[in-house]
Amino acid sequence: MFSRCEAGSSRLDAAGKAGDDLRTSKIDGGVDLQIPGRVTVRDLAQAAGVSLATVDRVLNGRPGVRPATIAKVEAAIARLGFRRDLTASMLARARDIGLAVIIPEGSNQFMNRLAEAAQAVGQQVRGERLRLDLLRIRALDPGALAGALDGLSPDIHDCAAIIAIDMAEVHAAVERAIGRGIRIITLVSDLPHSARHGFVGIDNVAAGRTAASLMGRFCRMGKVGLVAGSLDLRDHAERIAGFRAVADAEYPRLEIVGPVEGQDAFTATYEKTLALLRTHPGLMGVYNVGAGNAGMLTALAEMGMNHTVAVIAHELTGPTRAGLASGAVDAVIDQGPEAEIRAVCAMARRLVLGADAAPPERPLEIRIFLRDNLP
Amino acid sequence: MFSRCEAGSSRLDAAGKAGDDLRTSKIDGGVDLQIPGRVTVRDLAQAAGVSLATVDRVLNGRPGVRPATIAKVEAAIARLGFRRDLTASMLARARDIGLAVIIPEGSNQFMNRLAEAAQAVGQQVRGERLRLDLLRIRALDPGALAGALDGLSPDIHDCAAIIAIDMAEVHAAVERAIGRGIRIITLVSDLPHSARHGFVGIDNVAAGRTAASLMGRFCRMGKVGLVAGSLDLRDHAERIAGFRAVADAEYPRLEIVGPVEGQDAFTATYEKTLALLRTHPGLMGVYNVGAGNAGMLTALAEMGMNHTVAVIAHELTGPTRAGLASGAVDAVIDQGPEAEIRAVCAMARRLVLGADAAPPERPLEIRIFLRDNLP
DNA sequence: CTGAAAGCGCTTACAG
DNA sequence: CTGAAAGCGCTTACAG
Repeated sequence: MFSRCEAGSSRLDAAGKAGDDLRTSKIDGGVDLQIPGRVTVRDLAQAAGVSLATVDRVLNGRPGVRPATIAKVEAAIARLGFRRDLTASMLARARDIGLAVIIPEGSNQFMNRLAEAAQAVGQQVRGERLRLDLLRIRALDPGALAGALDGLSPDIHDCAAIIAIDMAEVHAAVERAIGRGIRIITLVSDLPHSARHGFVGIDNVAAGRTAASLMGRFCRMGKVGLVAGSLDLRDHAERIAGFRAVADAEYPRLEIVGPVEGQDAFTATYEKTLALLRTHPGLMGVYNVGAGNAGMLTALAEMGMNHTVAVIAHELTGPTRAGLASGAVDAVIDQGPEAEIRAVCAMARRLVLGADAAPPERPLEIRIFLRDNLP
Repeated sequence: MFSRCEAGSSRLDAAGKAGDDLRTSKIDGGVDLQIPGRVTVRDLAQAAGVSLATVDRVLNGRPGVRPATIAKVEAAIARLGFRRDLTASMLARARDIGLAVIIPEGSNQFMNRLAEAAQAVGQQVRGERLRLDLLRIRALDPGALAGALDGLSPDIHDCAAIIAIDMAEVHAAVERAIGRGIRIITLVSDLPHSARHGFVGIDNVAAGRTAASLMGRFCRMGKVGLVAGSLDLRDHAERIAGFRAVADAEYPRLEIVGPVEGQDAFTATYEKTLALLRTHPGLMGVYNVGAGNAGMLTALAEMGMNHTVAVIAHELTGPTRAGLASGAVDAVIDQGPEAEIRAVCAMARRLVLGADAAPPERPLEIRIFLRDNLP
């Protein structure tokens, strides 16, 4: 009637252990069940003819083991198909892993949402020996970011996640932190030409392309206005590039105007959007790649255009949610702050515990929300 | 320069332990750091004046403890703000948790994708003391599903996930399995009036509403054809209901024709779609709530309509991915099979280990994919 | 450079 | 109905 397949790993079957060392476990009902014996550090120590402590040193790449000994242990690992049990590893560790997440403070709704996500995820991972310390710094201030990094000690924080600002001061502070032994993860905004250990964020070019595909279907022809926070922000610039690429290639009847820059602030975004709308009457759509959505929406409302213009914005926040509900916003592209923080935690664990500690990062999903699929 | 906030739980601070029992841990650098002491079963046993074994019995709701003793332990739990460390719990357990995931076999691409996700997630959770056994059964056959359930023993499987078919035979088998002590989770398709322990899947009415919001923007007026697998399938019927609700209320210039039913099979879907297209020349859009996307797309191509008609389909599979790439499909609504299997695993853990074992399920996200945001 | 022993926070037979 | 002891698979001082 049905076929049965084991979904678990069958690596063990290919290894030496499986053939002759199946442990038979007697289950309550009297059924005898063959369970492939888990390969443990003990097996490893025995096979390599060393002590548990030495196995542990090799496993964690700690210094002070003779190369020949390392080789013996590594051979045993390969032969037995050993995979470290990370729950046991975490349990045995004396110290929790310390992760500092540094997020700008202020009125940027997305940053506040990211900070909330960090609080929430921080609670959940506490039980998994990961301590997440949230640090808020002054926004758009490379000095504040550099200062925060310089204030970190490797004794307290194994790892730090930062929303990078691509400036020399920040680069230098990152190098200093790495020099002190702190692992650095860039979050949301990357620092490509640095020694940072990893990046967690979406593909912003793809996000811009996605926005163009939606906009091209929403309004087949006419002018579309672009609004940004600042073109100096890598993610904003990339979104605009992606949008232009698709619009130019596939929707030639769309005419792009702008971008205007509103510094992700209410008043500036409001004023720039208003100017854009006045300069280009009959605008069919607006795409805001930045964070100043409240300002943009206020300008649209003031011009009586908030239900006739197709609006695409980024990040699910108070204003964009309200906009979706009222119909003032047609679609929101979201990077899922909670998923991002989780990915940061996983990466931190991987970096501190070693390569096999967490599943490899997959690129973060670009999420599209309409009024009807809001979470 | 920056303010610092602990992101971790502060429940302990409100409990008795925090005030007078902060363990001071000396960190390498010579810094003294105050860490709130973790409350363990040992603390509980001492506070309640019982043994570890008794604490464990109360924690896991095992029988054979005097009510007065239970009360003492529970008082201590509340007073100390105890939270069980589940990694330690899993480590100490003799048996892995056994979870059977029962998925129909055959040509339904989504089911195959779900099965692949089960294999993949199964590998990852093996290290977390969760054994996922994948069972494939004949599709659309309530007898096969009932038979598979009846073949399950609580000694081997603590939990089973099924894609429910809403028929008496299945209901009865679910009740029998629950009677034997097996926890039942419905997956993708629910069995609302049963004693199943939980459901993992998306809100299909919301999915249909989402499709209508997209379709209404993609083609503002004209006829839109509906294609389904079977209206007897709860998820298909719900998607259609959601679609109609939004289309009727907000896009009155859209005229809905169909649905036709293609049994989620290639040939039937192909033929029914072809008939639909011939009966209604000049169709502006097609929404397929079911799985027969290859058949639907073939029919569209044959009529030379595959790039002029707006197409919305469900689930990222071979045909829908190819359709997005070629432009034959405009949008795909996806329920994220891997996220679903993960949610099933989390729920299984919760059901077996007790209420605090996994974060509470949040409704699964309805994901929208265009060509440009494919993962 | 290497090892024996204790311990992380739970659960499990086994004994009473 | 209750408890003392051993153990899950790792890591960590401490000793050599």
